[in-house]
Amino acid sequence: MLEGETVHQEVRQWFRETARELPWRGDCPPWGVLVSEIMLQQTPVVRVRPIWEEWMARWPSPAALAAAPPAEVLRAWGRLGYPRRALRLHAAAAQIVERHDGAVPDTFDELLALPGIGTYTGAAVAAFAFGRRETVVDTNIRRVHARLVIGQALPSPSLTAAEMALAAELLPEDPAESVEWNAGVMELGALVCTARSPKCGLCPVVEQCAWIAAGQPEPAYVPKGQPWAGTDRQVRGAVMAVLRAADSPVQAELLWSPAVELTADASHTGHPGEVAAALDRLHGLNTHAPQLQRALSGLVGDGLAQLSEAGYHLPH
DNA sequence: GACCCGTGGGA
DNA sequence: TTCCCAAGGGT
Repeated sequence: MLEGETVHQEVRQWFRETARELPWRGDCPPWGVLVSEIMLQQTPVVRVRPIWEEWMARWPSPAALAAAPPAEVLRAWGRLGYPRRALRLHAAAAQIVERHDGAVPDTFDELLALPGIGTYTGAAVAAFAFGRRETVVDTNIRRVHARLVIGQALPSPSLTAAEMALAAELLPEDPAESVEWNAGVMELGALVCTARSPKCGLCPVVEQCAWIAAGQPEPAYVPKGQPWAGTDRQVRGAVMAVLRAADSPVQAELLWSPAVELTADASHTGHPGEVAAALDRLHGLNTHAPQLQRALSGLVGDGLAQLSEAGYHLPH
């Protein structure tokens, strides 16, 4: 077992000296923290940052976002990926207005009840926006714990109760210290204790690391990849790119067939060049009909797109 | 628990 | 170039 006090002190000092200055850290309203946490789900900081800045300027409160049309929210989401996060964030904003008088709730349970907020995000917002003592466990923290305490190269494929128990055990009693510990371990995982080629030479707790002590054993399993080429997700992404670029409904025929593409552009205001380019990319996939149908139905079913007589478009 | 959901930068 | 994977959540 590790020497708790030393590890906590080393991580705290390292964090204060090394941490990135991120706009949603420090003096940031809870709404900004919430938006950042949703955007950061499975998405790197460098890509979130500019979009987050735009959102804060455009929708500085839950009420502001709740009043925006879903289509505008999806367009503003840009290419962050997993666009249903944008829809859920929009729905969360509406719920905050309706049930919490427009103020981001400050407890884990209330946050967890909002759409798009799970155990990680609920704990993270409660901790980082409101200074609460919460067991925050994300992919970075899981990996650091796996190496530092357990001595394994990677955490288990899915989050286990044992990991939550360990994280709770390691959490400092003092709320302020617990917040900094959570942020510090997360930052350590993001900058030093990375998934591939960790920078152990820069690690403040390398002396206490069980994985180093064990001789840096290989992972006990092979992480399963995320297939992409030829999947429905790829097709959905290509369709979404078309709809984001188009300000008006896109004729279904244009999505199905490159043959009628030449007659298309004039019907779309805004960014006809981008619409044409996105259509080219979709057609370049040579998607089979059942797959495109599945993708379109899926997008409509998820509320990301609507189908009218004029064609497919982002939801009003 | 297994599976699905986007995107792009870096190794 | 191909592969990995990133502050997860919902079903």
